[in-house]
Amino acid sequence: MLELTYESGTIRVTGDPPSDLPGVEYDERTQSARAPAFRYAELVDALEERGLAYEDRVCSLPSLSLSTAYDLREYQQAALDAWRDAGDRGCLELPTGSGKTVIGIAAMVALGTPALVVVPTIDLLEQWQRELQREFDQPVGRMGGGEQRVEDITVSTYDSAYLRADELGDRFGLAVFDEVHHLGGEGYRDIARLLAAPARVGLTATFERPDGAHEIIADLVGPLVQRVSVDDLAGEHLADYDIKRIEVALTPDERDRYEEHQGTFTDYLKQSNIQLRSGSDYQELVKRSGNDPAAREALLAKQRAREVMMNAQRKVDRLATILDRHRGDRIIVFTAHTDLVYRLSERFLIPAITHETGASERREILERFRDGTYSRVVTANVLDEGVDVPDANVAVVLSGSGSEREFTQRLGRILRPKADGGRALLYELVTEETAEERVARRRR
DNA sequence: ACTGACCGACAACCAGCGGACCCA
DNA sequence: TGGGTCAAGTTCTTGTCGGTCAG
Repeated sequence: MLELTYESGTIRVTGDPPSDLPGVEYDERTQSARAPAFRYAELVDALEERGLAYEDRVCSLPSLSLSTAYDLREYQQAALDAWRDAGDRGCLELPTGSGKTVIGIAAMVALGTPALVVVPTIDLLEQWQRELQREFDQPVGRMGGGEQRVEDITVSTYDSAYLRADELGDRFGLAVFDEVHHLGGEGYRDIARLLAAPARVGLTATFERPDGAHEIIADLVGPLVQRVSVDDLAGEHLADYDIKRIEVALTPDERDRYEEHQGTFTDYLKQSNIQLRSGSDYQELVKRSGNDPAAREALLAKQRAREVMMNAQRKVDRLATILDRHRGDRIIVFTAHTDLVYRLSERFLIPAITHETGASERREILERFRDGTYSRVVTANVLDEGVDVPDANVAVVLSGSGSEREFTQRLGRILRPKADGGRALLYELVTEETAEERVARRRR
């Protein structure tokens, strides 16, 4: 008789198992057969299929009777159904503001098993905790932000989950990964490896990763089983929107500096005969810069060129006219550099939020933005994800990366349906005849 | 309880023509 | 003359996060 037990992130199989069970390897050091915990469900399936007798001591979980007052919207129900059809495993891609939390809650209700929700930020930790507390008539545990309390329903940050997954891996039947794209990170992916939870769901607005790590996520959590785009929901559940690209020129002085730095960079590429086609080529260059001073110089020059184009003076001028035109609107301004945030903040007297902004000040600014005292906020990358930002209807992207993810998240900031049914508007300021045009193209 | 300093993790980071050399 | 290899001791910088610890 085989016996399965959970042991710090692995499933241990005792009783002389066949050597070809999925994921199972013989570990010389401990003289035992083990599989990584995330293959637990697969392992059980294989044993069943072959009719092998086994005793399952991996997790003995209580069954919870949960219910929710939420009524799922049509697309939310469809997403849940798709996930259930896929064997309670898989990822769902839905736009920011489409109610991903509600789907997570519905999944918990459907399975009625202890569940761990993993989130990237403290802000999200608190949001989930509040929701779950309100919805379910039982204690909600929390790991993160200075508290480590585990209950049958627990919300955790990725960091805390990473630290404790090996010890808690047998306590949950369902794992909910919010903003699941984070799970592709080198360290975070271990969380999903160490958990035995047979049921898993990943929620995100942007499943695919430029580094290809979504394939690892698909392996650990399950493949993408449902995709709902912004345009599917715009006009009904989300606001209609327009995107305006505005090209500005560099000043002659900026142009000189840009060409000089960009030249240094391209000269180096030419000289050393490097092909830059993909991210990995770029990584190659970064690697090289570790011991090749010329490569390092080239990278620094590229950085400076980027700074010049991202912080171009005429973008600031242009922002002035946009702010003028939208006097009555609620506006969020995004930049890539902290310096520029403070410059804009001083010039236009707009409250600024960067990573340097303390917790209390940040709370105060967002609170005043919410109640209407402030109608504008300027920020670097802080508000991209994982923060509950009050609604706005106009976003101005002064400078952004080529990242599709960043773009989607920023757009999501203005898409909550408007009370007056008005359209949301996103301005994208791009410097002409620079690499930024390419970058802007890449993100859509 | 809150704050600031520290640490580590994560993500984005993407040219526009076209060498030099050795060896089989 | 054509084809393979340059090249090594393992990684730029900036922005942001969470966890930890001291005060």
